[in-house]
Amino acid sequence: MKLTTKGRYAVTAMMDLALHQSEREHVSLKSIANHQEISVAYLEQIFAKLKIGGLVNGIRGPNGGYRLSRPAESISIFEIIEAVDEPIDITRCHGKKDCQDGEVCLTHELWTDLSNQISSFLDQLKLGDIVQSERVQKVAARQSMRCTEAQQTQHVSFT
Amino acid sequence: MKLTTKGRYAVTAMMDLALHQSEREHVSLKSIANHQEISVAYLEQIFAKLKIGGLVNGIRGPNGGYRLSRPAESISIFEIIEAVDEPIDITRCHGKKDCQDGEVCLTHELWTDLSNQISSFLDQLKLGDIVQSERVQKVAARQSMRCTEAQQTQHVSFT
DNA sequence: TAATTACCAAGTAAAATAGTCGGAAATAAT
DNA sequence: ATTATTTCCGACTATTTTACTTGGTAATTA
Repeated sequence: MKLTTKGRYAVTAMMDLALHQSEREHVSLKSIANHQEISVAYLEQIFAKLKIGGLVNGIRGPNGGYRLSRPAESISIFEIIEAVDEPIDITRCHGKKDCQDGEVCLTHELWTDLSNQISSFLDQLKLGDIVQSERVQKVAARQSMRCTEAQQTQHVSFT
Repeated sequence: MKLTTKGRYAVTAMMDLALHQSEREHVSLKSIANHQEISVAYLEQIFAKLKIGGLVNGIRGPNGGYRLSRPAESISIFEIIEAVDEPIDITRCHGKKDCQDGEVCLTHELWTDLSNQISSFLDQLKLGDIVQSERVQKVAARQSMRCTEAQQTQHVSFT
């Protein structure tokens, strides 16, 4: 698992879907592109992967678009990021049966522990949890949101 | 905050330091380079940033090297990654006082919530916690570790 | 004095990211 | 039927980042 802007776009696009699919039948990439300030063509690539990952369903034609294939409560952030960013071999001893140097494996072991913790944390975070957070619901109700000082705080950027 | 291999190198190098600084007075980049299968010159770049971040102290000359500037228990994974990967502006409305479209801010707000959660999770994870995990201590005691099937499980890759 | 180490700056090749372009297929509205 | 709209698909490209190199200087120890 790795984290890039592509992953961020994927997550925010999925948030968009979760927020709007109750209003409209389908949410078009065009509308998401407007919200996220990203090109439709690039979103297409991302949604192709989300579709392969079984997270969304697409419908063509006018008034077409996408829907979540499952309830937002059952879709984890981990799944979304996994779907768009192909994984890479981390430890260089992945194929070998054993490492020459015990020290190499020790730090690799430690890294594995850590990455598993991060993965399982992101897997417990569900799309539904975030979209339905109290603060956001209030804001959505207000209907005309402004960028607040919240944006200035620490971010997890994806590249 | 962003996550790349550089961040992974930084974290594993810091693990190395935490593990070995009790044995030797200082841990050289050369020894870390051997463990991590990475060039000394590249490690130098990483440690330059770790030093600026106040996480390590360097000592020159023969038998020189690095030590953690603080106890491993007080150093968070977040701090390490922050030190080596310069942050990027995420939301494109960062400078503006308000967004034109409320929808943009809504997803930005949601993203901020999520990224804050990830950041604080990684900030609670301390270097000491990982190095002192029971399983790893046992392994370290055995002294000649092998790459086990643990390496095959899900990883968080940093690019 | 010689060896060893951190420290520093600048440059570079390869890889990944982020994005574009040109179309084809499906569907709905006219 | 035709047209507009949308997903879908493959290939291509610019930019950025990564990972690494080179060539040195400064401090410290043996």
